[in-house]
Amino acid sequence: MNLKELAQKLGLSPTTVSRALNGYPEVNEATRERVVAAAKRHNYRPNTRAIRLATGRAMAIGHVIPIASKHEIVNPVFADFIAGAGETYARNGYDMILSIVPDDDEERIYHDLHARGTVDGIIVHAPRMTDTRLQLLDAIGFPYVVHGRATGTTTPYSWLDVNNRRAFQRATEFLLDLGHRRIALINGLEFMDFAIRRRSGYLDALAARGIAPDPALMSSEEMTELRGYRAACDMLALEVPPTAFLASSMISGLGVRRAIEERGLRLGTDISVIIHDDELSYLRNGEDVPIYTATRSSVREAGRQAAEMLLDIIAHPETAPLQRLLEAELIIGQSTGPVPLPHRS
Amino acid sequence: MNLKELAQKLGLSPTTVSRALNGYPEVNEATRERVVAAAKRHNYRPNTRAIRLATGRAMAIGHVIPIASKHEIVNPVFADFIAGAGETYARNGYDMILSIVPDDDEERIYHDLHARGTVDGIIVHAPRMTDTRLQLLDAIGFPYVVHGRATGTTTPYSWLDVNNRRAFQRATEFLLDLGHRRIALINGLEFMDFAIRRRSGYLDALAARGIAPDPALMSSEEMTELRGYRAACDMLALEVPPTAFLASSMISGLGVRRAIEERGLRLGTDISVIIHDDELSYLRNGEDVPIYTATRSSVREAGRQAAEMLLDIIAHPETAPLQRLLEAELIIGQSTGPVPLPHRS
DNA sequence: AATCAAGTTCAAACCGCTTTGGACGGGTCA
DNA sequence: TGACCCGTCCAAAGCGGTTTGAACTTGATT
Repeated sequence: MNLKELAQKLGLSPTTVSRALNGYPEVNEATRERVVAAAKRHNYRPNTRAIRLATGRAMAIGHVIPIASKHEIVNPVFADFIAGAGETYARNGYDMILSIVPDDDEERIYHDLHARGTVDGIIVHAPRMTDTRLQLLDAIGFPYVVHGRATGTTTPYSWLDVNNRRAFQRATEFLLDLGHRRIALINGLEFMDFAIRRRSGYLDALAARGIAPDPALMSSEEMTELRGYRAACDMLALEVPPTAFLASSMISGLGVRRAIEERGLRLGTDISVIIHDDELSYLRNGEDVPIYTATRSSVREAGRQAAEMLLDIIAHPETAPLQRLLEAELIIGQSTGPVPLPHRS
Repeated sequence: MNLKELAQKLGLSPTTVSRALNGYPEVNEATRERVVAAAKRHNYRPNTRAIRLATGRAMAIGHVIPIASKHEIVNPVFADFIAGAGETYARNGYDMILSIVPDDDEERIYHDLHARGTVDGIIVHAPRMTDTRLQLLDAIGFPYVVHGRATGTTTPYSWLDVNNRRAFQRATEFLLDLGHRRIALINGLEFMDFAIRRRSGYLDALAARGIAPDPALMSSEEMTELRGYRAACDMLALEVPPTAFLASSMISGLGVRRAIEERGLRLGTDISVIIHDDELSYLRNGEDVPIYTATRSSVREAGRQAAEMLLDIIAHPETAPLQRLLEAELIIGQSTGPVPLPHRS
């Protein structure tokens, strides 16, 4: 059942039927009701492909996921971000298109998506330092929003990010307030923007108390359980081991906990741990009470909001660039406590 | 730059240019080269929307993700499956469309995607027992492939699945061969098809050795670290605790390990653990040597193959239904060993 | 009675491609 | 020489909607 057939059945022109269904004012209210009723009765659904060609809009947003060079993995945060963004798109009648591309192909894909009119805009994932993608997108005039920020990019651009620096600064301060002085940082790979910012928050907090950072207490690795475990093991074996850990993710936090418990130490009393909690749906930090003390920020909510920003930019291009900084919440769980007595100064 | 403009620049008709670019035979080879060169020079890319309308094909596949009623979560397997499927689509010029929908809306979405011609086919995720979605898709004649199977569905349909029953049967046999008799099953929620099959593999293996299953050693929960931990804690506190665990996922396996180590027991010597390993890119089972003994099957590869099957069905509808059963590999890691002496019979 | 405006409706152009059904010219064959 | 075929190219008709510009009523205004 297409528009022409429906119009014929109603004895109306396609023009009028189209307008009736799309809520244009120049159609008699009685006629509109007839049309709407008939459309429902016949299960009429306008063909997306025709609408898209006619209106010149794709009504779709692209998410480009560069795939697995050595270091960049399909990361666990991704699924939840997508879920959040998808909710926004669904509410607004947009489709979400995912492109999985080898990362040396990435720029060609942007050109393609734009020139072929497959999508109206793009969400940029996992920005790196001075990310060249942004210039490209600006050059071809393609609306976009970055999830995260690209340190080193000088021109203004649209982004949504968690205040990673502030989050880790507060977490570090919290540990310092508990009397900890040897605080370890189990960070993500430090060519990723968020990892850079987290480190700087950590360093700033230490500096503010006049504590010199110890390179032996700072690791930068992929955020896996095993890497977290190993890094923590190494540090716990130091002559003066840390009394607290700051872990960049739930997963590496699990590894840190294992290293701690394996040595017969108790989490939250002998050793404190703070993680960053993205509130992933399948990696909850406890159920009612949080297990880990954590800097918490829902990546799903980030997805929702980033998508809203992008739709906003597409509807009102003159408002770009838009920027939004989400604050992480510091939630107190059972994994932190005052520094144990022998370490008190 | 569109087809008409390009044709004008070349002094040819749109027809010829279109044919030249699409490799039709009725065009002079010299002309074709001229056209191809000009297209490249002017960065011509045919408009997707127009192609789709003209050909009547969407060149897109839909993945419908029902969102978060109480139990069904955005599961960790999903991201990797999508990544695999996306590779296949990219190779074949298809787009991947993700729909995040409240699960009571799911059927309406199928109708919509079909009637509006947004996608050419669908991958069905997370099948449940006698899943009503399949009948619906059959009724409207929408090509689809199910990731997993729907126990209780009698009519044939297209699916790709891991042999979950066989995998857990083999894993159980492996433990039995090591002398274990009290083997616990930490399963996923048993309204999911894969969980049902895993349990039946486990039960079959026990039955074959004349061992009566103990309900106290069987849990069915969401596959989170915490649930795994708690279930294992409960079981380890039994009067006659298990000497081995079978965990349905890497994540619940982490919880099981924690419960074990917390009691001062050693993984692989005091207590054996086998997990199911989907080879998620961010949850590797060790790096060179596997940590856990595991039934292993790459969910990413499953995604690749399921997508291929669907494209196949779309191209040759008469071949449907297609079915493919992937065998999981049993890999031996460091988490299993012979039953400890005091338990030997 | 003529003019005008508002309210409805429609015919036709258009979006940018594919595809059908010729048209045209040159070579082959009877 | 005329008929026919092949290779090459093109005009035009689609695909299924939206949107522009105009037409036709009807009632109010002058």
